[in-house]
Amino acid sequence: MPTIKEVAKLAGVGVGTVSRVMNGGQNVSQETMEKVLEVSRKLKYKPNRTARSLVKGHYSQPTIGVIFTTAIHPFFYEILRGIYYGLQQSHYSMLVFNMGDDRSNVFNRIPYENLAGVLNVSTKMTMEEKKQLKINGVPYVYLDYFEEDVNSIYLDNYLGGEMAAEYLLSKNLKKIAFVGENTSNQQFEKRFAGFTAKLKENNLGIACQRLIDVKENMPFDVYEKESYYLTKEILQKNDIDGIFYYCDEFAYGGINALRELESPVNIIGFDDTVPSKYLGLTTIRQPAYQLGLEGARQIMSLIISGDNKVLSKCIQPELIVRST
Amino acid sequence: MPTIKEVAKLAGVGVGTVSRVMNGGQNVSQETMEKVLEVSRKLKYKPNRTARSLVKGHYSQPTIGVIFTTAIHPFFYEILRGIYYGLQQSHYSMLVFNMGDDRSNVFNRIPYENLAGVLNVSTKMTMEEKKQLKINGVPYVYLDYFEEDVNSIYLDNYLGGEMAAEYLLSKNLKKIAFVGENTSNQQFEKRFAGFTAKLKENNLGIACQRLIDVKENMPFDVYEKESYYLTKEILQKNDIDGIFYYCDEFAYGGINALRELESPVNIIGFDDTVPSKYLGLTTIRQPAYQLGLEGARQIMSLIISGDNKVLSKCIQPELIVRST
DNA sequence: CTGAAAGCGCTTACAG
DNA sequence: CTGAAAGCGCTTACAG
Repeated sequence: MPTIKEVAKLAGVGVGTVSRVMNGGQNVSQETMEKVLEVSRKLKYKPNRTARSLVKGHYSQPTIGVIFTTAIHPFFYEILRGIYYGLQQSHYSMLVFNMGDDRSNVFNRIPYENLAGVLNVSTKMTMEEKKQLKINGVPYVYLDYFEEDVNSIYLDNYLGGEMAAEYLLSKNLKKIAFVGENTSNQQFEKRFAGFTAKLKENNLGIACQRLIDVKENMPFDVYEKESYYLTKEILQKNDIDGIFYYCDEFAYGGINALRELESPVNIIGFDDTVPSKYLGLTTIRQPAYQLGLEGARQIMSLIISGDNKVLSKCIQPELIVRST
Repeated sequence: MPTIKEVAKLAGVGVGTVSRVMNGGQNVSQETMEKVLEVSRKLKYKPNRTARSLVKGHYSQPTIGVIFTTAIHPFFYEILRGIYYGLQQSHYSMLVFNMGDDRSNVFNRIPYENLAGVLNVSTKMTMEEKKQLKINGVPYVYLDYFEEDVNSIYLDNYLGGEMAAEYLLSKNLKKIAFVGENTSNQQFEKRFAGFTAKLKENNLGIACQRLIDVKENMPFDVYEKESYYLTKEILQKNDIDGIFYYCDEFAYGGINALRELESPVNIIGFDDTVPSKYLGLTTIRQPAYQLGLEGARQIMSLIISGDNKVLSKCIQPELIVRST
């Protein structure tokens, strides 16, 4: 990166003159202006904004960094909406880190981004990452993930799993299938654990289990079709009377299969994503919007207080009974 | 804002020592450390990150600023998704400006935010705003808005309106109602103009027109109910055989009313928001995701080229015929 | 119209 | 372990 000095030297002028040119050219002769412009183009000179900010006393406004995982569930956009609204009252903007590159890259950038706080969604941070933030005095909170000693706003996934099982059980179903995804993460494990535990309480197990192969960076709706085929297969090869889908998108495919086969099987999803109400899907509602909202509030209060007090908040899922 | 100097003076040490303390406390005696920490707490001292960045040579990574209007249509999140994916390949993050405060505030911040480019969604910028960006060498593109001489990625709303009319006309309908919103903006006007023009071509006018009062900062789904009541009223008081809804959310309310009244009226929406396919709503599809994607690509190429070439792109709407 | 110089608020060898 | 000094890349009175 060329600096103002190099441009000045090459153009045969002082740095002050270059500066004037770069700032609109007031009090600079036409001739000088052109000379400087030419050199700066040749060198591809761009004024260093950090330096400019420093001298101008223009510090960037506080910004909240938001870190997502790469697998982009529609649910994330609900969270984002919540964060956006939560931040609306205040003067914070949000910087959404792009996890296209690997995560370590993102974390290395954080200290340089002038962040007032960080919202980490759906995953945990490593010790290293947390330390990095701590050193820089940047508070952080987890969204949709729980960890002891970290400010976490999270859903009670275990309870959610139990509730799904209870619903199916309340329908007096005995042969229950499960359609999940093949990634192992906290949310999945807890949800699954709650579900199986409740089944076991009633001396039942999972009659049939299928996992959908979820890849990173894929639009999420592609899995709907996969679930459709999977469900057809389950229905045709197994004697089943209920299905629990790990998330609503999977259930949508399931509904299609059910309708096509005119199957009376009862199903329940998880999340209550927007289309669910239109489809009449019974599901366990995860208030994603609220999660984002709470997260925004929490991080703002941490920033203001300068505190590190851990005030985690567990959000309760809710059974939404519709027609499935 | 206290500076390192003030802390040093009050603590009776050199600035270098304060700096060491603020950076983890290596090579500082326990005693000095505590003294400095106390003073810095008392003064609420926070190291100036801009200065730190300057000396460290750590400049914040290029970031794309995204500016939305305050009225938050679900459609915006689709655009956001597109932008996010578009930026994924690169190293750009996105800074979503929060329009909670007034717009001028946002624009005043832009120069200080170290932005590589700006994506302005659904509205135009003032001369002043454009000038501000130009002075700072920040390229910008409009998304979902067209203006001569500005890089615009936009939908052909006029054509969309025509297509909606054509569809209704193709069903041989003659008494067509329109449900819109009471805001006047480019998108609305063009869509409406295209619609009425096509109607007029067939010697028809709008038989009945209602506008929903859309307020800023309201979750958009509240209008679904409003449209439901509106539609019922239209159906009961007028002799109507077709309705064009300005956007799908309005049409959702319409579908409910239609079903309740067992009305055979044909309707068409606009946007093709996610739930529409599940509801079987016939609509004019607006590829919001693609809009965002193109926008991301365009701004990146402008940044790289350093060009100001105007390469606007008009995106075609698409008629999606479903069961309504 | 122009250049030399001071200064923005930090960090980091360097010498002690 | 500590302080004084140089320097990061700019901008802006100031004197000419």
